[in-house]
Amino acid sequence: MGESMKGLKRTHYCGEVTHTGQTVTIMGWVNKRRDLSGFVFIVVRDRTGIVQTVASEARDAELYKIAKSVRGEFVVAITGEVIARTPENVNKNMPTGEIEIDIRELRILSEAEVPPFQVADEGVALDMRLKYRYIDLRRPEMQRVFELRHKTAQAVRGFFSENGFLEIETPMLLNSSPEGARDYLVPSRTHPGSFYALPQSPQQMKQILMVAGFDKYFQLARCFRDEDLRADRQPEFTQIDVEMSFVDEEDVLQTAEGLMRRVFKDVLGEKLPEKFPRLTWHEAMERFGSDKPDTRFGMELCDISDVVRGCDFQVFAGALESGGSVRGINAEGCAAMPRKKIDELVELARTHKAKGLAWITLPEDGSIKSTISKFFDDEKLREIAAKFNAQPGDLILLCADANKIVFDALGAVRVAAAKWKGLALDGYNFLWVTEFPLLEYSPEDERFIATHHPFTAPMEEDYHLFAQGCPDKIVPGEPGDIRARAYDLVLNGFEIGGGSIRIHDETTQELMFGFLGFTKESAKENFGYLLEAFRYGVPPHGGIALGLDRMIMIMTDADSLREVIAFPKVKDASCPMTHAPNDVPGEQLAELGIKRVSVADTQ
RNA sequence: GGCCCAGUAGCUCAGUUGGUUAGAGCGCCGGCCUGUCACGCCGGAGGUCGAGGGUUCGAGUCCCUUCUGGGUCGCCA
Repeated sequence: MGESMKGLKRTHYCGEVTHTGQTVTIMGWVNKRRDLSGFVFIVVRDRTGIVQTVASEARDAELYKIAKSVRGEFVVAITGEVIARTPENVNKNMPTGEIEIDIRELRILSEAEVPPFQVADEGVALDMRLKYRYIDLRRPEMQRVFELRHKTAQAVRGFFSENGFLEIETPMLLNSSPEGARDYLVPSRTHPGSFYALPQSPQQMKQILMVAGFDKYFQLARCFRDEDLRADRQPEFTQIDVEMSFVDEEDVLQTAEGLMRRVFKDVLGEKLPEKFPRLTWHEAMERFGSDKPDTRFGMELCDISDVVRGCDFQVFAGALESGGSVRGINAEGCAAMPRKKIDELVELARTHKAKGLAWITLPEDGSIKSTISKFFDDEKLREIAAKFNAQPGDLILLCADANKIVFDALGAVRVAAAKWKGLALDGYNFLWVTEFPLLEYSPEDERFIATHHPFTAPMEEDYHLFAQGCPDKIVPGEPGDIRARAYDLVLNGFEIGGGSIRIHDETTQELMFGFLGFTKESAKENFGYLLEAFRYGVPPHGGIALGLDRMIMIMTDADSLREVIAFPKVKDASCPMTHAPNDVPGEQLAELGIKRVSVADTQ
């Protein structure tokens, strides 16, 4: 058992001990013990940093003995004199390297077993780190991440408070709604057989807050989605949720830009531009094959359908005949890409449903080579290359298929090629993607689904199409012509936020529900409370939600969301530390009116 | 649900064509060392090679199944 800290009060954090000639008390974890004959050095760590302390046998044999018994990750309290190190003993790699603490009193507050890995270890496997997350989080890099995360939250709150927004909490226990991701369900004891749903986002709630007159709302909202994980997707995450009344797109976009400028200045000291560039969704797809393009580099898509029309190459001809296109990118300076890497890009294109990629290389010697030289003579190949402004040393990658597939495949290949080339992609590149399609046809569901959500307003310019019941014109798998008053905020190729101006009149909302396959009754059943609220005076409103975790991930240059969430889930949405989700006793289920059934029984 | 990758000491990894007793660094334990700071030196402990099955005279190595983790497509209004 550890000693009491009674009578001791921490006076300094380890990283703050810099001035000599004072008595200090520090408390923290033993980062390292170095045992020399006659001296023991104990390096103590807390969340601010590390400081070296020393006990000498000559001065205090009893203390020396205690110091020798200390082990890594013991929790200690040390009182001592801050003394200057002799010049030859200064450690320049340590912020506190010019001093050390001459120990007068050392208490072991808590002993520690040998940890499964060292706090200083690099490259420990993720599941190991997550199982012992409390040790992993002791690492200085992790401490920095959460310091930065806290500062970001503070900047967010500061910005909104100063701009007249109110932070209002919305319920975690909501009703389940059919649109969107799978809900996490929470059984109700008082209504056996019924369930609450955890919010995927406080969407309806914040719109009702607008009806309630809180015309500027924000919240750091926890959200839940029961879908499969990715490096940039966790089942539980935090979004900066914003809604405003009496606004149009411009107001929301400017508010979000202001927020980003504030956060990046306060937290990183970065000055962001006064106005973020904007691309329409159509333009983003045409130029970058992505609705969240990384525009820090070129290699833009180029449509060569007209150049190859009427060719003998069946893959191209077939794609064009069935209404698709032939497009490509110029992977500048990638002519030397090894065959194996090109094969990887082809594989990548295949995962996006493309049948493959054709390519043209322009070696430095001025020649031209291609996988499709059987169908195109050199002159034609050079004509194609000219469309891409290709120079010797470039590699052109071509894809022919339905537009959606071509965009997806080339969008992914473009990013992978830039990565292979090792382009230095520094900085923070914000941009808006606007004018998203309002509706998409979902072949699986055999109906239209809202690209954004069912409350997103159509653009006024396209309202006539909307009112006509335009969805008939939408080709399955292709987005429709009706554009939405929706916008996404993109940072370095990541979608970090999205929002829209909402529908606030009944007729439009009814039409929308109609397109989505809701009857009057089912719409009322699922969204009745929102529709009812709208009957009592709804202001025009719109908003945005920004992914706080993704922002932090980019700000800290992390490659996974798990690096910026204190206790994240692993691939199957479980937690290696708590072992959630877990089985519960039968009595607990019985109380909730839930019966254990096997999946086989339900089929 | 599909596909790809990984799994060897507490941690990070090496392990050749299937061949003797499976190694290294770090960590851990013991000893030595009067200024270390990635301390150093000497010694030591520590292995179900993820698990199960198969092929073989012989399997860490090959095959099958399975588990765990990662990536990705589907999915994520």
